Amino acid sequence: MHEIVDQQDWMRRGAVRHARNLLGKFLVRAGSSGTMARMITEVEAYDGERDLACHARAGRTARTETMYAAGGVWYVYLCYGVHEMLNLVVGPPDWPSAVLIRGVDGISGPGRLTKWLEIDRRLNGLAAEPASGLWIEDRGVRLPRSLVQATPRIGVSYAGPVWAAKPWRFMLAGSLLVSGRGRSWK
DNA sequence: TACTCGATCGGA
DNA sequence: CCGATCGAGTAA
Repeated sequence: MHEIVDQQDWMRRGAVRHARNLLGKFLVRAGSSGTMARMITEVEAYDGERDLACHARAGRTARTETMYAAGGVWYVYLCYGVHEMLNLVVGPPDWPSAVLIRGVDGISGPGRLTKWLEIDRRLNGLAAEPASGLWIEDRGVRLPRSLVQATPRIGVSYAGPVWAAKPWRFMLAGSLLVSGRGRSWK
């Protein structure tokens, strides 16, 4: 119980598989007001330059450089000039892929969760380990497959019909708290 | 250097 | 539905 997920694990396997597996894990934040841990309830996978919804679709740039790192570091960027978005980089080096943390127990929405957990771009590129103040723990929750629901990702219509339709958003089925404005995803 | 447009959210 | 708010990416 309460095992910190090892960086070796983040380097193996792809973003879609990691996204599913992150459901039920705990996001742990050691911040100015103590340590808080919440179960991850909603995520999205972004996988490689071929994925037209992924920031790395245009290749290596100053911003996407973090995504090319070996799995196990945080990728945090500013969205709409307002919201900090938290991603965990996964997979081997030079394959830009990450999992966007969209929701945790009691907090729905990627912008809200970073606000309440005091997460910003200062964490960009830092390891998902206690030393950085933000890490992932496996606390033994095992979710039945039937509880995991897959849908298309939110807000990525710019990616075109094929990539926007990929069912790479994973969430706990029946969860009352769902981000994306409750809209039917398009 | 001048644009455009977001992996969102809260309020009208 | 709309505005906030700013930096990355692109074109020039």
